[in-house]
This record gives sequence, C-alpha cells and structure tokens, in this order.
Amino acid sequence: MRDSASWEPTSYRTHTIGQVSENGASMAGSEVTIAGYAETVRGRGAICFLMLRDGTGHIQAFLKRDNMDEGSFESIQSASRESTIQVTGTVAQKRPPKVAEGEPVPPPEYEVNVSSGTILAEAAAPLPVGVTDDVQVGLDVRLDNRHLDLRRAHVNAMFQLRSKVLQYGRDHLIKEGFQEINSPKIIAAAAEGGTNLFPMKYFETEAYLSQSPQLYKQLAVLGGLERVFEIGPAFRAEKHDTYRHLNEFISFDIEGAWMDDEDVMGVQERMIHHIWTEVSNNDQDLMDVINEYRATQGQDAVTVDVPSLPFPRIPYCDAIEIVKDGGGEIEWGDDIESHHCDLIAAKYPGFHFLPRWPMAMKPFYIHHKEEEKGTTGGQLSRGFDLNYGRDEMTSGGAREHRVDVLEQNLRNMGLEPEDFAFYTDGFRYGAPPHAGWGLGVARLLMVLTGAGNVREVVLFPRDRSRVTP
RNA sequence: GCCCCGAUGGUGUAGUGGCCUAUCAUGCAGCCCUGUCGAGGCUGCGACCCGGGUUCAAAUCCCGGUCGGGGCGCCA
Repeated sequence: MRDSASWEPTSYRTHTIGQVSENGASMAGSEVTIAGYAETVRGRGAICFLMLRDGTGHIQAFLKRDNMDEGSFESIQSASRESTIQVTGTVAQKRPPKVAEGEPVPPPEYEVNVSSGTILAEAAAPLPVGVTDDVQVGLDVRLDNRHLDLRRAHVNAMFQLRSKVLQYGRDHLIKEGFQEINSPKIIAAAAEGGTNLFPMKYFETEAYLSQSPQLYKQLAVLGGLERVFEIGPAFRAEKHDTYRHLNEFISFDIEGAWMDDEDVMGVQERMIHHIWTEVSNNDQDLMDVINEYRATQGQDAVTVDVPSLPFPRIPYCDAIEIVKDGGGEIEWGDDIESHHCDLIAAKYPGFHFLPRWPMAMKPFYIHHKEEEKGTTGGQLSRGFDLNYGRDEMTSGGAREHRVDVLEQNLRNMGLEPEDFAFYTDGFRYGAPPHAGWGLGVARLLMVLTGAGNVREVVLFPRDRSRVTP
C-alpha cells in the first residue's frame, strides 16, 4: 500500500484510508469522509461491516441501521464486492477480535462509525477474476481483466516497485550527470539491421516504429549532450513467444561521451546497486506483500540481496570455455544460448557481465580494436551483455566513432551506408568516443519481484497474439 | 518459424469409453445469526472450446479448426 501521509484531501474524501488506519489513535473521535472499493460486505440485519480499500490501505466501516438513513444503509449492505463506496463517519477503536486462549491480543485497530454513505459505482457480479479469492487465475484471464487484476495486492505491489525502480535508476543517473531525453519512435529506416520493424503509413510515405533509440541517443551525444538517458518504448516485429519477450517493451538506455565499454559497465553496476540498495532500505513492505502471495502459492520468498561491486566480468572467450567445461556443445563464434547461460549462471549466480563478443555477432555501430583477437584468431568487439541467471538484461558496448570504419562495418553487414547518412553524417565533424547500453526494464523487474513471466510486470503487455486491452 | 502439451460452471479444478442427471473449492442468489474480521451454518444457481468422425454408448478415442500453456530460435 502506498504511503499517503502527504496526500491532500480531494473532492471525494477528507482522508485516505491509509491516513486513517495509520493514525487511528490520534484521530479517534474526529469525522472523516473516505472512499474505496468494497472488499467485503457482511450484513447482519441491523448492523453491517464494510471493508473498504483504496490505494493506500484498508479499513472497516461500521454501519448501524439506527445511526443513518435507512435507504443508504440498505443499499450499502447489499452492495456487490468491488463497488466503490464513499462513507462519512467518526473514527473509533474497533472492538477487539476474539482470540483463542493463550493467543496474544493484537494491537488496537480503528474503524469508521458511519453516519452517511453513498455507492459511487456498483460493481457487476460475478467478477471475472476475484480480487481477494483464493483461486489461482490463469495469466491470460488476468490480462484480459487487468483492471481487476491490478486491484490484487501483490500485483499492485509489483507495479509500485516498478515505479520505484525507475525512480531510483533516474536518481542515480542524474547524480552521475546524465540528462533525460526522448528520441523519435516514428522512423524512416532500421536502426540496426536484423530485427523486424513494424511498418506504418506516415501520410504519403512509409515509416516504421522504432525498435531502439540507439542511433538517436548516439547523435545526441555527438551533438554535445555528453551524457544522456532515455526510458521509452521499443517495438520489435518478431514472432517470439516466450516468458521474456514482448513486441512492445520499455527500454532503459544510456549513452555517454568519452567513455568505453568498461566505463558504462561501471555506470550500470552502480545504478543497479543503487536501485537494489534503495529498494532494500525503503520498500521492504512491497516485497512483503509479494511474498505473502508467493507463500499462498507454495513459492519461496524473494529477497532483495544487494549485489556486491564490481559485478563479475566473464569475457566471451572465457564464457565459451565455461560452457565447454560444463558439457555444453559450443564453438568460438557461436551465440551463447539459454541452456549455455544456465551453465555460466551455475558458476556466477546473480548479475554478471559478458564483455568482448566476436565482432561478427555485434551490430555495425559497435567499436572494435584491430589488435584484440579471440582464442581462434577472430576479431573481438567492445560489445557486452549483462545477464542474470539465464536471462539477458542488457546489451551494450563502446561505439564506433571512426566514420570510415563505421561505413565499412555497414558494408560488411550488407547494408548501404547511404541509407544511414542521417546517422553517419553525425560522425563527420569530430566525434567523441562514446559508449552506452540498453536495459530491459521488465526483465530487471522479473529479477527483483521473482515474476516468472515478463507479462506480470508490464501493465498491458503486447505480444504476438495480444493487442487488447 | 520449429517441437511438445492442454481446453470442464464467472474463476480454479476432479474426471483415463457405460458408475456423469459431471467432483470439489471459490463465486453468485436466498435464508439463519445484533460486533463480524480468512466469519460461520443451511438451501439453491451455474460448465464438458468449435466442426466432423469412430462406437450400441464419447467430457473421455480419431481428424481439422480456434484459443491457450511449456520449450527452442531471436533478442532487451
């Protein structure tokens, strides 16, 4: 539940439910108006218990037929679950619950003795997914009814954590001198070869949805913005169907001048360290809500283990050896696949960088040094990944700032430098060496919250077969 | 794109050719109970994805479709 201590009153309430339930002792006797969802309504003829929930807490409203207008008493008593209800009344201490012999007496709780109330909007029944039911609902049904799914405490907690993660990440980057930018999402050409783009009609011409801010954040740095970051959508028209892929996702990107791959790996590990530290210090209550739910599902609790710095660095050539030693079939030059990552993760649980990939496997904008060769003599690059377990979180690297090499790289990959003139022209008038990375926000959230599917931590996910709601 | 699996009330499930007029939970409706609080008790409501086929008989077996799940590829 959110901390609402500083929230101002609104037209519909004098206090949040959190403000009342957390300050019951000092507020006892004062009149409040609150509003929320009806979590349960227990009627007993002459009296009625209404459990109300808003985004900040729960509280019981106590209704007595003699104390209020009979019509509104009747309507609230017969209200369906999840209806929104506004009540006005006096804060008072609840009668303590019966406890078994020998059990500890719980601390005093407070309720609102209602003098008037209104149903703001009746909820249809039955609910397509229960908000407080024990039955476990399939993900697809939940996503079809995300508006109700979000009312569940642990789902709500995940999205509050998401907001916190972005906040802490922003705070850290700003502290390191990065400034936030927004790059265009409607573009004329592929930013990187390889991934499929969604075409769209743009007046009389054809355009595409951007699959990465890559080229634009580089242009911002070349232009002198020095250190930039962007948190924005990326679109990929790939027909993948896995727990970790979506066709629209939020990419957390940075780019910095006068930096190489090692420098931006440092930025990344410090940022993740900061995020984990802050969550650990400030948001354990949200983790508790998630863990309460996990316990009901027989899942282990997730803990916020602040990773130590620096993160391990396992150069590509070493990673190949680890996979081979673990019995995996792989050769230098092969991609490191998910089952290979399991072998590496067995040795390096937690976050770990995989730097110095073969140049042939990296996009044209990745920098390489001619003298850096792999174990079989192949050209290495200054591109890296950040993995956690078997999952890739980040892809990044030092960028190629030599325009002649950049154009040769394009040609090597079967692309026409002329098609990228808008980009390569940015390198013709003095380009600072620079580096950066792109981080999948939802993948990071999966690690933090223990979510087994990226869709859990995306509000309205877009995959191959889902464009609604 | 490839491989494997699945579809039963609103939701989650039991079910392995006849015991199915289909189980249980949750939900919903109603009744009982004047302080409940995971409320409780009683009564009721509500389902075999669609289209073909096999069979005396199909929720159950076969084929096709649709939708979903898992794995892989590709990536963040």
